[in-house]
Amino acid sequence: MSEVCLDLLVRKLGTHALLSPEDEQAILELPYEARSYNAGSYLVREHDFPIVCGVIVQGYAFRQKATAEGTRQIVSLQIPGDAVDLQHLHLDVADHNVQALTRADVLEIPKAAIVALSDARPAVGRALFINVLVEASMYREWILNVGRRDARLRVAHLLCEFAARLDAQGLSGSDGYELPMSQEQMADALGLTSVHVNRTLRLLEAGGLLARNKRHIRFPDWAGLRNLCGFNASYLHLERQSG
Amino acid sequence: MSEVCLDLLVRKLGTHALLSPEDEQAILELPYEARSYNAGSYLVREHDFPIVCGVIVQGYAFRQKATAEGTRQIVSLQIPGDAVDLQHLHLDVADHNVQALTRADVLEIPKAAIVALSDARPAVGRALFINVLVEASMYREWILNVGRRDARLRVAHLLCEFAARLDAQGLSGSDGYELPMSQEQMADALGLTSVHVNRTLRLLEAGGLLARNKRHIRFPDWAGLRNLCGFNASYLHLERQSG
DNA sequence: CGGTATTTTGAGCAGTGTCAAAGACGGTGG
DNA sequence: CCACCGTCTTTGACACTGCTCAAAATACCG
Repeated sequence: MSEVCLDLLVRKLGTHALLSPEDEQAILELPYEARSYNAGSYLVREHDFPIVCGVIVQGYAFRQKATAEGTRQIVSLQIPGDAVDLQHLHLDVADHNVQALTRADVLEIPKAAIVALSDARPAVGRALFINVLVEASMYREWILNVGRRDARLRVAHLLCEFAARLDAQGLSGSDGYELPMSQEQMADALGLTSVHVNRTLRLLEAGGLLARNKRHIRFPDWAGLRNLCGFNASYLHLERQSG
Repeated sequence: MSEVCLDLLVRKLGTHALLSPEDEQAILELPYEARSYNAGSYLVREHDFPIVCGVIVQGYAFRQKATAEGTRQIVSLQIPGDAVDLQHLHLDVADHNVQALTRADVLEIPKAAIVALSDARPAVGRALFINVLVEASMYREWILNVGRRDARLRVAHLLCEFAARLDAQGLSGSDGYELPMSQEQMADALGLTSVHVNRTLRLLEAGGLLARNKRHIRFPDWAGLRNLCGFNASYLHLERQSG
């Protein structure tokens, strides 16, 4: 694959911040090591001391933490181009787990190299900062989703967000997308049970807002779905930031 | 008040990252404007274009967003020393609201001055970055709380977190603390209704895990409460980060 | 083809929400 | 100092969303 390089990272960072050709070149020259993870395996474990920061080039992952009783909550989804461990760039010990959702290819860059680069090139540091800020914004929306929407709107919102993000990364076919997770994992992301997720999906389907074939999702009435859950992509900050 | 200066910010940033005396001095010399907000008034509004970043020196605030239907969700609490708008430092448009919980005194620093300083002094930039990372970690825990704990554990966890944060800022009396919010606001923070928050508080009280007098909270059995909800402060990253 | 994971369905239950109203409390003006 | 008013807390009765447990149907994989 000619694409297995840091190009994806450059493109991702470039969508939020303006990078000079030199900045881009410097990013491309970062040292890294390519690794593959099987579905379910851990990229980061809580209490670990991460020393690298991975960038997903293929496949999907998710962040997750659990209560003392053992119930799990997925707190975010990572798609190709996402930086897995910017969240721990300057933190010594990991506060949550990251697991592969599907088989995933990851380029792992030493944290130290990233820090050095962002000290040397403020524009790069700024791009990384923005990346973290956007993720924080997505957490806020996730809290709103889990805290204040009922099951139907909650499921709808997750599907809309995923669609918008895939779209922004140029990963969505014209015809919906392949949802890379089981209903049980959706339940963990939504603070529901898998049984209820199933019922809710069929409800949306019955309402003509959703069509499924295995895990392939289509939106026969995108406007309707979007409208139902009040999805508004502005919290994703998809445009390039000025300042 | 002799304390109305950026000293608090220095102290806060200094708890996470090592700052040189020169770094500290540079922070203290940042330009700012002091403002007071009444309880309920907005420090930041969604869709605004913030150009300053406030630091709370007295009082409390919260971040909040609402669904299309108008139900509100509080996504974080801000205590003295917290930077209100680091979350938008490099973002053009605000994605959520910040409101004063009580009357609050805020020092507002121009974003541009902060950016310039963090470009000039990487250690300061790093401290700000850490600040944002820690807030992201708190969001993740908040999602877990709202998504996967029942009402009793959820309330308990909020009280524990608040206690731990006040304590870390040296703001907790030896004898519990004054909770600066109504039960309705707690409900908005927890994804519950105020009626149920009330019942849950009395349940905790009846169980001897909590004592209340107006809004003053005491913990007759701190270990029990902490243990009940599995509170573990490590996600607050209270220690100074090494690298 | 058998074995495992996932999806689907049903029935009954529990935890929270809704609605409504009655206390407390704190502040205000007379 | 007291009556009044708005906000907040507390309580009750009842409805309903989403959970539990269990099993069947289906898909996936070696």
